[in-house]
Amino acid sequence: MAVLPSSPSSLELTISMPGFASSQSLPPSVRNLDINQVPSGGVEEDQWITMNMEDEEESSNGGPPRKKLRLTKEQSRLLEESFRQNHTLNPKQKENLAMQLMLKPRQVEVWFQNRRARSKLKQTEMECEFLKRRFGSLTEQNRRLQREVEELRAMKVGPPTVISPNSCEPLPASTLSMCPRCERVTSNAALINKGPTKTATTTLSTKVAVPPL
DNA sequence: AAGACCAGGCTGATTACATCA
DNA sequence: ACTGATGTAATCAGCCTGGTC
Repeated sequence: MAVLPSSPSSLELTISMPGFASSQSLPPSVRNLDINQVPSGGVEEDQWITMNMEDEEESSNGGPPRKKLRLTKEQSRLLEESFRQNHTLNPKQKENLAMQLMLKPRQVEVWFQNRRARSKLKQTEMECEFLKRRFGSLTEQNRRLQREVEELRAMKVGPPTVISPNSCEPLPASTLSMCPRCERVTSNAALINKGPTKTATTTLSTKVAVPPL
């Protein structure tokens, strides 16, 4: 028996990526993706391409090829509603739902299995897309910051752009680097002397904003 | 305009294997 | 250790739809 999720009405997916502590860095639009949403596409008219018990028996005995079952709109609606309430069914629920839908319990079970699998797939695809875009924007930001660092290093002569908070002396641009956590320029000397937790930071004149996704 | 053909997507079903009581 | 129930993952296969010729 698999362990049921603590919140059966929602699936939580955690993605581990270098530079990302958790999927918490995902925006709500992706984190709270409504995986209960009915996947697009499908059949417009209610229809059964019938496959009754007899057909099933025949097909397994080398009879005519079986037709594929299509759920009616009403059956799909009920199944979706049930899925929204619970992503898994206990045997009693399965039995009741099957009876209500005039389906076999096995068919209800299969529907839920597929629904879970395809919801998860959809969610994974969306998160993958988000992470790709996020990676792209971070790469671009990194490029800009690298350029800025190069420019600062080139400005060895001239008015100081960064003042040491300790001595009020200008810091050579060549000693500067980016603090990856707070996105601020830090003095390498300060980093070495005090460590990352007590770093004296100085905000760059141009703060690079991460474009919204 | 109508019909044949094809590719791709959707979806019900099956199979293999894992996990747990 | 074995078993049965139930889960996931991968895959198959029928059907639908939209595009092209």
